[in-house]
Amino acid sequence: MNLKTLALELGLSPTTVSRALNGYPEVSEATRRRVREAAEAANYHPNTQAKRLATGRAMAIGHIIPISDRHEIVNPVFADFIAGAGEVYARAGYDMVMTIVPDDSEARAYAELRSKGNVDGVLIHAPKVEDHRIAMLDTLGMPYVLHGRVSGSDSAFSWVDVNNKRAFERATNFLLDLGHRRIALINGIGEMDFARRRRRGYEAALKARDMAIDPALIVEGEMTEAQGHDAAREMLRWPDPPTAFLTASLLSAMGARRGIEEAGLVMGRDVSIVTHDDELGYLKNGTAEEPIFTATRSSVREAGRRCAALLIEQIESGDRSPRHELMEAVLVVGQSTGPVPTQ
Amino acid sequence: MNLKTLALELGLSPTTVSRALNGYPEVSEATRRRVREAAEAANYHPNTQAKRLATGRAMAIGHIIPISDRHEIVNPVFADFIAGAGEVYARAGYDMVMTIVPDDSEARAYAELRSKGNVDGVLIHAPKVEDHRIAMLDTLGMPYVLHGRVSGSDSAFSWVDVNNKRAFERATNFLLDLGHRRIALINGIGEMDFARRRRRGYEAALKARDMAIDPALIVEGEMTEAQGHDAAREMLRWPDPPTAFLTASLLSAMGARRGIEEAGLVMGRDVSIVTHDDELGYLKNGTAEEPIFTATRSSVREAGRRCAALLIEQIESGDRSPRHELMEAVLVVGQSTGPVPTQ
DNA sequence: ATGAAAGCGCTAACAG
DNA sequence: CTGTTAGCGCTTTCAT
Repeated sequence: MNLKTLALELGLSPTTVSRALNGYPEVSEATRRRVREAAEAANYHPNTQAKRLATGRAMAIGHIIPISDRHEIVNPVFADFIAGAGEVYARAGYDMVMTIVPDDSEARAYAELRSKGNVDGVLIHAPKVEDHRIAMLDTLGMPYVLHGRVSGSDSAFSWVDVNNKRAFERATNFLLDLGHRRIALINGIGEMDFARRRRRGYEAALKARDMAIDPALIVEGEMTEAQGHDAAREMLRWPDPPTAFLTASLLSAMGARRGIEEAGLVMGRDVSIVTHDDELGYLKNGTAEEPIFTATRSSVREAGRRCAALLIEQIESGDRSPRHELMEAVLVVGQSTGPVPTQ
Repeated sequence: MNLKTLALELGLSPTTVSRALNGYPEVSEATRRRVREAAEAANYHPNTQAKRLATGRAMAIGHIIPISDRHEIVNPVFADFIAGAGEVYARAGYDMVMTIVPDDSEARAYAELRSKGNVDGVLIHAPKVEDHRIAMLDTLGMPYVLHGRVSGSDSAFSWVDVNNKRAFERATNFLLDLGHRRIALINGIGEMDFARRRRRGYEAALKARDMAIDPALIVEGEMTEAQGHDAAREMLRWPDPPTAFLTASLLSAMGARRGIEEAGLVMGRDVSIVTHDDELGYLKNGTAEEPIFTATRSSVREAGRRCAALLIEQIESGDRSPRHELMEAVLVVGQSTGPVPTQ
């Protein structure tokens, strides 16, 4: 069933049918209803490709996932973000087009995306401290929104981000208030912008109390269980071991927990852990015997929604003035086991 | 830059240029080279929408992600699977179109996909024991491939799956060989087909040794840390507690581990854990003091590749005869801490 | 080996 | 308010 035959059946011109279906005002309500009903009955849906060609709009948003080794897509955050964005796309009639590209041909991927014209804009994941994608997209003139920020860029772009710095500053202060003086930071990969900001938060809290920053207490790398384990194992052998671990991921925290046990120490008596949790889980804060979450999966999903909404607005309005949304991480203390608190 | 202007620049007709670029045999090699070079120089890429409209092929594969509550997309497996499939799509020139739909309007989503014609086929994730999507797709006549199987369907479809039954049978036998007689199974959601098969494997191993199956030792639900914890906590209070836990996910295993410790028991002395690990991590098998993995992320990615390849072949050849690929899970014993063994 | 012309299904000026 | 006429950029008969 296509426009032409539907129009024929109705004894109308394709134009009128198109106008009726697309809500143009110059169609009589009677006709519109008649057309709508016929379309419904015939289960008519306009052919996407034809529509796209005619309007010049792809009605699709691109997500380019560089797949160098394995990080990024691995991230549980990714799935939730996608879910949030996808919700918005579906409502607005956009397709979500995901492209997996080997790290090194990323530039080509973006260029092709534009010249092949199959997306109207792109959403950028996991920006680095210095991120060349920004310059590329500026050159291509393609609308984009970042999930996260780029510290090292002065390009004016739109972004949605969690206040990572503040979250880690608060978590660090929490531990300092409990009396901890040697606090280890088990962080994500250093060149990732979010990791940089988290570190800045940790450092800011220490500086505010005139405490020295010991680089040895800071570990940066992929946030795996093994990372947390190895770091804890190692540090707890030192003559002046940390009394607390602040970790950037639940997996790392679980690893640290294992490392602590292997060292024959007791969580909550000898050592504490506080974690930033993007995942679903539970971890005891050794001091309070209660879990702490600093961000939840539901807020990541919300970030996805906001990014998508921002991008769509930018595309549809043509207004490219940069807009920002900074979300505060939720800091929860005193939840007992159970589902993650939703905000 | 489009076909017309490129042709004009070359002093050729659009037809010839199109033929040259698309590898039609009736073009002289000299012309073809000239055209190729000009296209390269001009950074010409045919407009996707136009091509699609003209050929009637969307050059896109759909992935529909139902987002009822939260499971499925949560799954770390999902990301790796997508990565694998995406690789293949990219090479074959297909787009990956992901649609997030609320659980209840899934049927409509599929129907629209077809009538809007923006995908040539779909890939089905996380099938249930009885899955109505199969019937829907058969009705629509759209090519599809399943990642997983559907026990309750006699529809003849193509699938790629891991041998979940065998994996769990082997893991159970491993524990039985170590002398365990009360083995708890912490499984995924019962209506998921993969969970059903895992359970069957566990049961088969017990039956083969004429052992009774105690339903109380089987827990099915979302594979979270809390699930493992709560199950272990509960069971270890019984007069005849399990001496081993077989879990379907690393998170559940970590939870069980916590439950064991809270009960004042010692991993590897009092209780053992073996886990099926789709994720990245490390877990001690309490008996051997070594980790065990029954599947790895790299094999999930491989499954993604195979699914995609199968679907593309089906689409391009028009041959819809069902094809199957059953992958054996890797069972690894004796790895020390470190990266996940890749196959 | 190359080109002219028609058409994929839709939208959008431009009439009336 | 409705219809006619051109395209959107490409592929694909059908000629030559």
